[in-house]
Amino acid sequence: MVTPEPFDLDLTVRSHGWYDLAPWRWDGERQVLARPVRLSTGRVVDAEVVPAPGGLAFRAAARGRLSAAEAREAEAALARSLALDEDLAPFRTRAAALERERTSGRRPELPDLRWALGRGAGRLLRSPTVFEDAVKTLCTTNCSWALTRLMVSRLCEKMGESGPRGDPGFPTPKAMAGRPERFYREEIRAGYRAPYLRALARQVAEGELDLEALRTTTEPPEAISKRLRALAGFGPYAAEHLLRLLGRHGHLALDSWTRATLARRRGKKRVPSDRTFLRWYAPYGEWAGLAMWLEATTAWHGEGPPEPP
DNA sequence: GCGTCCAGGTCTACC
DNA sequence: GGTAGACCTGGACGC
Repeated sequence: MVTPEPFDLDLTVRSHGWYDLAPWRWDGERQVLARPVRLSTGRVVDAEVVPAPGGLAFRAAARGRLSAAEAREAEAALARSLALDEDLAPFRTRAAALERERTSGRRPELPDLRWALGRGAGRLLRSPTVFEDAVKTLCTTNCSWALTRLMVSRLCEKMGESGPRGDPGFPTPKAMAGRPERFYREEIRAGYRAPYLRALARQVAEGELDLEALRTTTEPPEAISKRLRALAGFGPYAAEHLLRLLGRHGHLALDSWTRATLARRRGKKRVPSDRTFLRWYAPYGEWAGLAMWLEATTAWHGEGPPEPP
């Protein structure tokens, strides 16, 4: 698998929390990213990538013989998940220019992204399907990360089909649409999110909603955001977070964690207003959300000064 | 062991 | 358009 230059698997995998959610598996020591992937034929394969000379090595295992076309489909799913197709050159050009303004002292409010430019950060781990990203986004709202993990694990365990390893994959829209709201409350323990999850699955399963088309649409981000906000349970944060995973970085997708983390990083005693956050990253234009996210996650990658408690 | 708070928000009613 | 209050769960915390 050919990767863009520069590319760092660990940096992309740990770009946000998805690698920590089922059905992803990440072995940080061996640098192996793996998961079950459902193919268009309905077969579920176990696919994985590891760093290799010139890029990444891809491996897939299935019950029975895997055709070349099936292997290509699984490989494409992981390439898509690693955002290998995303062109970050415009972001890097702008970030380099702004970095010069920051270091010259003209714009001290800009984030220090030297590490990100040096290591090629900016690719965010996605799911093989936009549906999976949307469901997981709903599961991150108004709860702790521990609860998000629990809800997503239960979705996979109770409705996902397994690959040859036996680990359940992510459920299909059809599988999720077939369950009543009560199931999401009582079995998934999703609380008030239950009707949102079921409605989303039903709309996608019945063809009313084509989330996958959002990857390639030429619509402006505002139009996509408006469509996402029309979905039950998708407020400003959820819509902007999904836009981020679609490679649209003009919005900040501020949540309680990013607000608190950025305030701490910048030594603010109080969390600034959203207007202030918008001002800090406005020079990045259509890349404002990515610049913000990279600043917020600087410490995850062992960069920058140690964060105050 | 128990009660309270709140976390990677959203929706509705009301002004 | 702005805001208060309700909404599920489960982990952390204080007592």
